[in-house]
Amino acid sequence: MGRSPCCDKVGLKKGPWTPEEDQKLLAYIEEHGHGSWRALPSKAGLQRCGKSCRLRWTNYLRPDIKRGKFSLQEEQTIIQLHALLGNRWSAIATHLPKRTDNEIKNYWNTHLKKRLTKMGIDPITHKPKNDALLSSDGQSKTAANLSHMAQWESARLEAEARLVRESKLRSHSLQNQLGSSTFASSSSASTSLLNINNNNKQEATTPTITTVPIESRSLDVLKAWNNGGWLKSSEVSNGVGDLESPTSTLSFSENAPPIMTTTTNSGSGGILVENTMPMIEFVGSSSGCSVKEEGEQEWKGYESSNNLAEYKDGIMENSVNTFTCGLHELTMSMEGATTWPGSHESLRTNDHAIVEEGFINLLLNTNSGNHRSLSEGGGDSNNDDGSGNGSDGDFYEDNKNYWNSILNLVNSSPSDSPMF
DNA sequence: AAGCTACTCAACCGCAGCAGG
DNA sequence: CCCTGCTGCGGTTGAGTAGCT
Repeated sequence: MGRSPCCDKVGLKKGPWTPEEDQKLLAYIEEHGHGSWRALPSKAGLQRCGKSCRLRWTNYLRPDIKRGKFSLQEEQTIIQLHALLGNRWSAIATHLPKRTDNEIKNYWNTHLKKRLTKMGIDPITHKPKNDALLSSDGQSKTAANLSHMAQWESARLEAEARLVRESKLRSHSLQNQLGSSTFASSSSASTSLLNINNNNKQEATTPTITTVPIESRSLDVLKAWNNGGWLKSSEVSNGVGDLESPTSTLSFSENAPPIMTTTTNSGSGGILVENTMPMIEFVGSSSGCSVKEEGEQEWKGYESSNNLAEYKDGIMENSVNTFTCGLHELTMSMEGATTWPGSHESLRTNDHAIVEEGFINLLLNTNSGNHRSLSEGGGDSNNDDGSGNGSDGDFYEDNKNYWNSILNLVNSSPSDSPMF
C-alpha cells in the first residue's frame, strides 16, 4: 500500500551504517554540503537512498550534535515543552540545542513517558492520572482530543504570530520614521505576545524592542520532578501561594480596555460557561514591557461531555478566533492594512484592539476540559470559600503552576529559537 | 554459561506539505 | 490547476545490549 519505500530500489543498502559509509558521507558533506539529498548518495559513492543519508546526517553525523545522557534541565525542558506542544518533536528540539528530534522522541518514549506514568501523570494530557480515571466514561479521550486541539492551535498560532512578527518587522522601519508612541506600544505588545507563545528570535532588526521575560513566579515544576513526584504546590514552593494563574486575557493596557469575561450560553443545553479570565497585562513601552496579572478564574456548571463539546466548539473556537482577531488588529494597527489568511472579520468585536484571551489561557482551559473543571479548585462558584476539596485546590494549583512553569520556560528559551 | 526478558536507540516507513514545471 | 519530486516530520520497528534468573 502507498508508495513503495525509496530504498527498495535495487542495490541500495539498508540497516546500520558502517564507519566507512559515515566517513564517505561526512567527507562529501563537508566538502560540498548536502545539496540535494536525492542526488547525494551517488555523488558520494554511497549505496544508500538520499533519505537514509539525510537521516544519518541529521541524527548522527552532524557536528553540532550533543550525545549522551540528557541533563535534568533538558528533561524538564522536554516535559514542559511536550505539555505545551505535544508530540511535535522538531519544535521541541529547537529549544534543546544540539539534540535531535529523534533523540528527544526516543528519550521521551523510553524514559520520560514511563517516569511520568509512574508518577501518576498522564503523559498525553500531563494531568494526574486519577483525574483521567474520574472521567472514565470516555471523557479522558475527550481530554486527549482537546489536548490535540491545543496542539493544533499552537501550530496555528505559531503561524499567526509569525505573521504578526513579520508585520512588526516591516512596521519597525515605519515606526522609526514616525516615532509614534502608539506605534511603539503596539510593537511592544505584539512582542510580548510572541514571547508568551514561543519566545522566538528577537531579530537584530528590532533593536528598540526589548522584552522583559515574565518574571518567574511559579511553582517550579522542576522541583516536583526532582522530588520524584507531583507534589502539592504548597509543598514545593513556599511563598508562591499567592500566585495567579498564568492563563491570561492578554491585554495591552495602553490603548485598550481589557475584556475579562467571556460568557457562553450554549442554548438548549442551558450550560453557561462563564470565564472571568485572569489578565496578564502588558505594559507596553518603546523599550520593553512588563507583565502583571490580575483577576481570577471562575467557572460554572460545566459537566457533561456534551457540554464539553459545546465548550470546545463554542468557547474554545471563539477564544481562539478572538485571540487571533486581537493579533489581527494589532497587526492592522501597526500596518494599516494586512492581508490575513482566513479573515476573522466577522468575529471582530467593536473597535477594541484587544486580545481577549491568550493561547496559554486557552491551553489551560483546554486542560481543564475533562470533566473536572478548574472551577473546582480556583474561584469556583460551587466552592466559593475555597476551603472545599483540598485536592481539587491542589489540582488547580498544580495545573496553573504547571502552565506557569511552561510559560516561563518558553519565555526564557533561547532567543535564537527557530520555532517561528 | 545459557536462556530469557526488558530496554535502548538507530534506522526505516509512510504521510503531508511545499515548490517547481 | 494539476502533477511530480523532494524534504521534513512523527510513528514504528528491530538489532543490539544489559540485566536477571
